Amino acid sequence: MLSSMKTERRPKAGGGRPLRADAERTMTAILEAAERTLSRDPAATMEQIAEAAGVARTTVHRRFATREALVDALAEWATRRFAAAVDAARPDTAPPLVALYQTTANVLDVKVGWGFAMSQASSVDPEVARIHAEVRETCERLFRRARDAGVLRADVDIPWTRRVYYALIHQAAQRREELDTGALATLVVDTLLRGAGTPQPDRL
Amino acid sequence: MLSSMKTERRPKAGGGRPLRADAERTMTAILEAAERTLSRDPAATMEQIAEAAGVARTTVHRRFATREALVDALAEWATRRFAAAVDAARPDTAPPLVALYQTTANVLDVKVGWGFAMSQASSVDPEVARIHAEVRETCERLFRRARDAGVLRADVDIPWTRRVYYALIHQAAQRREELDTGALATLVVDTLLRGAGTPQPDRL
DNA sequence: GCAACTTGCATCATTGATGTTGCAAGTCGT
DNA sequence: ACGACTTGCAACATCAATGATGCAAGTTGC
Repeated sequence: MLSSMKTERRPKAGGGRPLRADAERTMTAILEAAERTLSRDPAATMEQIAEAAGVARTTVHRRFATREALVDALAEWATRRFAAAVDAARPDTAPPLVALYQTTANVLDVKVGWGFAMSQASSVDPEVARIHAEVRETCERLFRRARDAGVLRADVDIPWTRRVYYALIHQAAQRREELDTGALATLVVDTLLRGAGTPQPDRL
Repeated sequence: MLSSMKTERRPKAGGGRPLRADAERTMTAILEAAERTLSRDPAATMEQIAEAAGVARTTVHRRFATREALVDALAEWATRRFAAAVDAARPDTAPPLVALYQTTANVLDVKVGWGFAMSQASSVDPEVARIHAEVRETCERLFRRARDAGVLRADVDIPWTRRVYYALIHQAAQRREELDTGALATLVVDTLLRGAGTPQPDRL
């Protein structure tokens, strides 16, 4: 009927066969440049991205048919690294506090420099959305374990805590110039658990 | 010699004389729509903004000569409301805890203009930058008072705490559908002061 | 070394966003 | 009620970003 009136463009990146070594390097350079450029200005042009990658604009178009395809590929690429970083911390098996610290450190290592790609989490791409939901679930599972182990208070709102946790990691990532990953992770976990106030339970 | 080769456009908004009532309403509608629209998609078109404001695109162009002028005006407008909200909470004279709570509530109320307009804080406009710096100073002054009064721990990193505070407010604002301003302010202050952990000082 | 592949460059077409203007209809202030 | 102002609409001009392509020169893999 009215379905698919838009002129379909070829996928190009997606079901691609293995690339030659130089093409692979170019691809990575473009994705990294896209992250750098788009995190500074989400409306940056393909021209600017190409320039940042040190390639011609036409080359970018040869690898990614459309701007959207590039952004999608970037989101997927970064999201996979993100998920891998979380998994590597054994968030479901290590003791809650250890898992929390390790996860934080790992994510900070990856997130350092993937601010834009992560903000595209709500991408239409179902695969990206799925992975993000998976990580979110893992995170909340970890928090529930922490609560049951007495690390978190029994009355905490898990989704809210997760959002605060994400926000703290984001803030910490902004300070990567000043402190190393370990110190940043400590800062995040410490702030999340203790807050900034003195231990006087009857304040409000 | 080569100075000012660009074709100068008339300022329009800036040194304007008082507007008629309907024009004033339109102006406000446009700025609010711009905030709403641009916070969702920073690359949104003038068309989309006009549509969100319920006016014709040409009307937007009559009020703001260029897209840049609109964004600048938006940044300044939102920043002034932001600063006014903070001032209204008497952050320098009220008792620290009261000031903290009141400031949070006021800012949350005004937070119509944060997502986008506040991210434009690093605007080239020196006036906007000045006001932001002023608010930042007020905020850190309040935190120092809180620390001296024993509300915050003596060893807290004030700039870090301020950033965490901003981030918490941002997160809370995302939930304004579920809770009212008072509850949100309580949540923010509570999280900032106590964190999410159990009161066991010897954890790490 | 040779074939296949990739890249840069120049060039072109297309599209959508931006910004302007004239005019008719509507609104505001007094 | 009247003049001044504002708005929507239609039409137009401009321009920058996107995307495609042919060709020559340079790489890669075997």
